[in-house]
Amino acid sequence: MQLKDLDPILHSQLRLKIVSHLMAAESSDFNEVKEVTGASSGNISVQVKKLQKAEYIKVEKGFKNNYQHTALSMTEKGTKAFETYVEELKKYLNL
Amino acid sequence: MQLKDLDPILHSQLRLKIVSHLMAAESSDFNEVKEVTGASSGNISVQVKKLQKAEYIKVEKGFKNNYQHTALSMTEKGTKAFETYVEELKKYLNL
DNA sequence: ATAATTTTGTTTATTTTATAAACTACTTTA
DNA sequence: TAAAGTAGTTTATAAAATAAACAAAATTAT
Repeated sequence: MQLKDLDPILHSQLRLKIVSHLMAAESSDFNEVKEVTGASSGNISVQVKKLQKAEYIKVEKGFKNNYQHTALSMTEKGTKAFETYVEELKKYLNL
Repeated sequence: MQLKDLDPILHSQLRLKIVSHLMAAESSDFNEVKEVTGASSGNISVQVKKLQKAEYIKVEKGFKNNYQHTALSMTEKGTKAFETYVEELKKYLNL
């Protein structure tokens, strides 16, 4: 039973936390992600950019209460990738 | 809902394949791992060593048909770590 | 008014990790 | 006995994660 490779975009500690949060929350922002992950801004910035480049999440920059504000949400592609990842992972975990 | 960090020993593409295989097979060897993972000997050697150092797997070196032979199996600690990993991961995946 | 602090990030440098290439040692086969 | 195969290990390279340093605007304190 040859196990397939897991999607490397998703199989990362921090990116999985981010995506897991966005899947549950439907939509969120940079700060909320910072809170729920406990990661540094720098690390989040880098990982968000990777998720965006892969077109797994949508990044909308704007303003909120005079401060810059970055809204984050899953794309269709990201949602599907996550679901595929979950299905593949189940085989690893015997679920 | 703050997600806990996943066990970094297990949250690795190749090591997870190895452990997943050993969990299912009860016991195995270097070659079988090479076949089911499709990874290079070098990579497997390194990752097996990490799993051994963490005391997640038992590595028994001996001989079989005149050739050196490395038997691999889960330890109690490794089995528990895997089960904990699965439980934690379920929270990420909403399972 | 302006200096210090806070918010919300990005860029860059460092550390860690994964991977494969090169090597070792022994066995079998031609 | 030379070439090829088995079963790995060691080491060098490539990729990834992380944090430190930086930036730019907003707010608060003096």
